[in-house]
Amino acid sequence: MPELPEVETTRRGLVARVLDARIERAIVRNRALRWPVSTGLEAAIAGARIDAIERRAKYLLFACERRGHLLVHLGMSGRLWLVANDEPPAIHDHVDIVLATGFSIRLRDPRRFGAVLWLPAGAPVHPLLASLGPEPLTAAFDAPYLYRVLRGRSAAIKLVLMDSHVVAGVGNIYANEALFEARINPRTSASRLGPARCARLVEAVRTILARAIEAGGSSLRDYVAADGKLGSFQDTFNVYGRDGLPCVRCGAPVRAIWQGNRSTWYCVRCQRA
DNA sequence: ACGCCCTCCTGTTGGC
DNA sequence: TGCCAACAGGAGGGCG
Repeated sequence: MPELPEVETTRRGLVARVLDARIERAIVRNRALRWPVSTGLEAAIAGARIDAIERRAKYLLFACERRGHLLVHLGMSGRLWLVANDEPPAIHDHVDIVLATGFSIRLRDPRRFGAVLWLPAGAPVHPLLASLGPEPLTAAFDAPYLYRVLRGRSAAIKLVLMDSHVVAGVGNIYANEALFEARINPRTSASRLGPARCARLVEAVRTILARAIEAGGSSLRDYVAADGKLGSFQDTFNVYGRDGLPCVRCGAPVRAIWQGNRSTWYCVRCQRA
């Protein structure tokens, strides 16, 4: 699924094309996503102007005038892009936001782990958003913060880094790549990272995410940007998916292990501890 | 509160 | 070629 860089790339592509556009109507072909798409969604957004498109963690938030926000999460297999209004839907094209510009924002999500929720203005902050950790590319995510949080966590650093309550938006690809960048073993207990390694990890997460956004994200299977273009960060993976290949830094083999039902890759020499 | 495991769903890939 | 198991970018929920 799209992680932070893919969602951010999607956001930027949409901002360039649909900001200030008027929503004519919504078409929901399948309401059975991660949570049911509310039956009131169509009426809630019909006729509204898209005033802003924001991102929090891996959530996209479309500001619909004073009415509220349309929240979209892409799950594991979601993509959100623009099609002409008369483009016929394919299987798994569950939602269209039909715009007055002649284009529609289309959501395709074969696995249906994604979400489309309506957040009315004035409602309390949605629980999904309320408990998120800081954005990794803001000043709130710094070494003292990370050190403070990790002290109380005995689980493996890779798993903690992927916990959105610790830091928002870091998924499997970028957790692997950031730990390589910071030369930290993914199995190391988070509580064993001192201030210096926390500082390195903060910088690594920022660097990797910024580079990935520059590259338009990573396209492995499903992901495309709002304009249909593929990302290219997958071409510069240092460890992700590189089981048995030589480390680009030292030549030692990259090893694959399992952590929490997810794949992890790391260099057996560069990331010894 | 935390750690660990399971779950939702479909498509693709690789081994036999 | 076909069948089947394993695996895939997420993350909430239940349990101990």
